[in-house]
Amino acid sequence: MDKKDLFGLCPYVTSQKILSGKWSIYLLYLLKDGPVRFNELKRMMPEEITHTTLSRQLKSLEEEGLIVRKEYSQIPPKVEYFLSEIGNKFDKVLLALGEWGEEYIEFIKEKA
Amino acid sequence: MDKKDLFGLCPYVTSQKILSGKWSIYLLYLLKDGPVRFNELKRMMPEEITHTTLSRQLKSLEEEGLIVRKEYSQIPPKVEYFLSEIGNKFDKVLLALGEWGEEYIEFIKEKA
DNA sequence: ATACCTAGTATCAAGGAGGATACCTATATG
DNA sequence: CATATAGGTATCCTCCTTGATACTAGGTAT
Repeated sequence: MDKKDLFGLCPYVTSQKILSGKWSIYLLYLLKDGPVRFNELKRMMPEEITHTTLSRQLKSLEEEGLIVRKEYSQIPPKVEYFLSEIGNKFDKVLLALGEWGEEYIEFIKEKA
Repeated sequence: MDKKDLFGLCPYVTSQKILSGKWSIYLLYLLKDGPVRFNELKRMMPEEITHTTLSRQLKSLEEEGLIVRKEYSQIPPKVEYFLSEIGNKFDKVLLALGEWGEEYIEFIKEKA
């Protein structure tokens, strides 16, 4: 293994990089049940996210191949985002992550 | 759900924050088989990581409760890191992440 | 005429994470 | 005396991400 850069070689390092965006996991979770429109997505997220940031996050997930952007030629515009094939396969990670996250939340509650 | 900050409420947002460190996933992977010493860990990682950064990453994972730091009173020092109980439960995520990562690596190879 | 709608982009400022370097501990060895 | 050892911390600098704001398009509703 090349120790310089393990991206594209080590599955963990590769995954890490994909998930590095502040909202990537949450976005993949929100998209798992089918196409969602841009503003719809924005309304499902915490208020702190701006549409600039959401736009950028979606763009990079698209460039990485996890999601697909479908634009309808309408006025006002309509754009839908949904998971690609490889994005869909992420569901098992989401499931494990969801379960672990619940346990972790319990853990920090007990500790407090 | 409080839309201001979902940390500690939504398992996905919570997990995202825990995994935000550049090396967190890889570190959890390296630690999954038992205690590892600091320099041992460093040698297993890509050369770009400095001991300063490794130290910080380990410290935050420790503060978040995922790993345990055990210090032996010796000269020269000996410090071992290993997964805590909740850190151990992360193994299912690692498994799913590892499999997905492999598939993703295949995916980008085909695309190129 | 004006305002609103969606889904953006362009630009700038702020913050934080990471990396580089220097320094620390106390002992053993050459 | 100098150096290596193991595992750190303190400080500074830089880059990247995020957030804030302003702007765009063309059609519809007031």
